[in-house]
Amino acid sequence: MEPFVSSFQNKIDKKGRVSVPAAFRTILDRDVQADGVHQVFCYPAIEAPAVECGGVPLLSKIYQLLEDLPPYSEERDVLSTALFGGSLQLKIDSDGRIIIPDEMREHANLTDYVTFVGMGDKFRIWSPELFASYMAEAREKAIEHRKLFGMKYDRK
Amino acid sequence: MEPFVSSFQNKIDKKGRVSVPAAFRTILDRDVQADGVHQVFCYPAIEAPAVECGGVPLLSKIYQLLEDLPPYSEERDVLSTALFGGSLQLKIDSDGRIIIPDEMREHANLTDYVTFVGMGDKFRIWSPELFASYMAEAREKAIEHRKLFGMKYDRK
DNA sequence: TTGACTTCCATAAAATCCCATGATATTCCA
DNA sequence: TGGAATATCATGGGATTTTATGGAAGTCAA
Repeated sequence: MEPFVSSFQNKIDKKGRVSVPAAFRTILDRDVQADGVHQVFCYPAIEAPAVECGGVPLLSKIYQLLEDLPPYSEERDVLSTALFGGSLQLKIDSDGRIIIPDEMREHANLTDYVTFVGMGDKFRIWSPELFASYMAEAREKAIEHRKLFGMKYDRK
Repeated sequence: MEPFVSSFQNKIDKKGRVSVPAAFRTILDRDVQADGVHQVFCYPAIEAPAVECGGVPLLSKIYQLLEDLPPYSEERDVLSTALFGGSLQLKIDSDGRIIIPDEMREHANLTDYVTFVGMGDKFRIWSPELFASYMAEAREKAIEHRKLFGMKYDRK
């Protein structure tokens, strides 16, 4: 499965439209509906002020994850509420753009520009400022990790 | 697995294109996508002002590392942001050239010429000047190490 | 009609394709 | 073995396509 990689900064126009980066679109396009409707699955990220997005594979992955949790457990309830409760299917228009609803824009503090960030099986939409600081921290943590068990991918 | 070896100096033309050395290309080509798209996976080298590159195996190694972490853990999100968000998948055009985006060019100080340096399972793209000084330093360190090794045997 | 939301078209910049060239390396055969 | 014929490679530049983005016209509901 081809991953979402790299990050891109795009603009929200006055009608509220943003282009989904072409690279991400081609990944999402692989599971286009029979009716030819292009869509993204989105929900507010749990521990970050960003919108989390993915295609059908992500959706089934989440299903799977929830299935594996004991039914009626608190964890399952909380997760399924958080992930599915606030989730939306956004339509990608013929020019590759989406409109991010207000609730999500507020959650992620999105105003005029947004940054799309690839995370492998999903991607996030950030306000560029918030992303910059998150990324700075993420880099540091990644370096620490590398020291701990970076050998896994450093070796050979 | 055939390793990336030796180094090559190529030019960045005014459109920003650089030829990936043919020797490296043939290694990368072994895992071409089904759709025939040739790509390189790149990210800023952590401990050096250079761009680090590899093929699909390098990418899957990272993917694997992340798969092993619990989904929806903060740890995993942070790492995948740093690793995937900070990486690039550069397309290799029909003439074997890539375009290195500005962020990377800045990180590695790339201007008109670049040096491709094989490192086994991956390779790096350096500014020729920075690479020369890095190389000189590496040599010195190697000599020192050698002296240390030597003492082991000399003493006795 | 107004306002929200589409679908459709326009455009500029950037990416990509395609072909040409000179330089090197490789092959082939008398 | 020499040396011409052939391939490969890095590089340049024009032509074409994609992409992001702007705006106009069309649709629908209140």
